[in-house]
Amino acid sequence: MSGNTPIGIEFFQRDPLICARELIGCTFGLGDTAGKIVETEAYAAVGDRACHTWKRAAREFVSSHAPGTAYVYLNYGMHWLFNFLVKGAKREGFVLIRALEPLEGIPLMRRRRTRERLQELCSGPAKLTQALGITGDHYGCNPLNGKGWLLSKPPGDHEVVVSNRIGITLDAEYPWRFLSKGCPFVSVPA
DNA sequence: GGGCCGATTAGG
DNA sequence: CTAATCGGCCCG
Repeated sequence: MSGNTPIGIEFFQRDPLICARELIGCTFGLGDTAGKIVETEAYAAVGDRACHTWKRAAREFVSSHAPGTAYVYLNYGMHWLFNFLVKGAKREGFVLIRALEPLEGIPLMRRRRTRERLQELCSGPAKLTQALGITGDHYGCNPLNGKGWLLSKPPGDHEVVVSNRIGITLDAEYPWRFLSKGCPFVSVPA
């Protein structure tokens, strides 16, 4: 596709909230599957009790990896969740990818998800990792130059809606969730 | 070592 | 509303 702006490391050397907002509308994929990012959340390494940096491993991840690196972790013992590492500006942290609009490899997504309806393929942080085939094997990978990964910014702008983050108890009042306005593929409507 | 909890999801 | 399911942290 032409007209797409390639995303480089500089993209992730900004504030996590800026990155989270700017990722809305970007194309994200692995292997033969891809989708448009329609929902994200920002997490701050410092001053955000919902961020994983209360763990030693997460703090070491932040300090030892490059901006844009994939931080993938197992949640509730069974679901993989995908984040981009954001660092280089005053505030560091992660952007959680929470939902995609399916674009490529939809038959494969349906098989992996054992669901038919488009809205059930990638409308949640653990659903989309299952649909794309993302697992703990991708912990520490870099989608900016890693084999099989796709991340680019198509031309045009999106109306973005802001709301509180989902599924957390600490610092739940931070308005750090970003959604594509009116999109039917998000996890929870704004 | 034991207990508890989580950035979730699917099914009753 | 709840089970599923497991790694990390805290306590002792």
